[in-house]
Amino acid sequence: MPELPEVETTRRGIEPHVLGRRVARVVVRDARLRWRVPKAIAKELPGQRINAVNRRGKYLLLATDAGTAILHLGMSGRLRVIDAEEPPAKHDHVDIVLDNGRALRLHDPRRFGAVLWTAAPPEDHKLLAGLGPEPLEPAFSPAYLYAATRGRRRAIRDVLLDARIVAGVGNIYANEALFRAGIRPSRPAGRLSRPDAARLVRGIRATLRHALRAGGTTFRDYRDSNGDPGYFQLALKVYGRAGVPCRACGTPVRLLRLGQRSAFYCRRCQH
DNA sequence: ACTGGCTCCTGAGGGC
DNA sequence: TGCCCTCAGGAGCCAG
Repeated sequence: MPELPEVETTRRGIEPHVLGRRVARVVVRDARLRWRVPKAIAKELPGQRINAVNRRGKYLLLATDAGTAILHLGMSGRLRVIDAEEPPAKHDHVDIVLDNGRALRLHDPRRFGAVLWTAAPPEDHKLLAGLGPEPLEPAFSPAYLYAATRGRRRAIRDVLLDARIVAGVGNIYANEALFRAGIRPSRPAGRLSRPDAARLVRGIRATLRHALRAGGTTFRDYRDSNGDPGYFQLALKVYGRAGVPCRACGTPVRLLRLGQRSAFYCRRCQH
């Protein structure tokens, strides 16, 4: 579900509710996420004030004086701010209960998400230390992408999914950005020209910004509990549209298997 | 150093 | 109605 726009939308949604609040307690109903939820979080987080709600790639970071809670939504995770007394539903695995009777509740059917704790600076954490630049920040430049793709034979779509190259781009937006840039997903990354790299950086930025404005592709407002869908799905150009006429030229969109994951492209608009 | 493949898990949807 | 198959927005990990 969540790529950068959805995680950032989540961050913005929860921030006003949790910033400056103290954690009353942490309830772990099922610790079996991607990694076992550490006991330390239920021990260290209560009593702490949440000083900041940050995002790095697809990771959400709740910063306190004692350490940082690292949250990841995996494929199916959602975070909502709810009344702490609300009875948990199936797959509501973790609550971070606040001092005002509300709670941050993690719902994650597939349990590919994560809730971790680190007392050290989060940027030093193993999962975050190797991340590439944020795609919406200046470090993710055409020159950077051009250099990062030299000598690589992997498909450019797969390179965009590699968080060490750029953090936060997932399969939907990789495909959408490649459409914008007019580049086929299967093109070996090393075959991008400098102008290609520049168009792709612009395509990624524009796609992510557009999706952010729409509140993500599948959901957007964490104060509402009705699972309100994001509106970007209405604007998808190729993702999930196999066989449907390309919005630009009418040629049916093609579906390609790259590795284990689907790629979508227009054979007329992308080369 | 790169690359491709596997893996974790549940649920939805299609074909029969 | 049920069963079986495939697929899903992630990404760490490992062998080659």
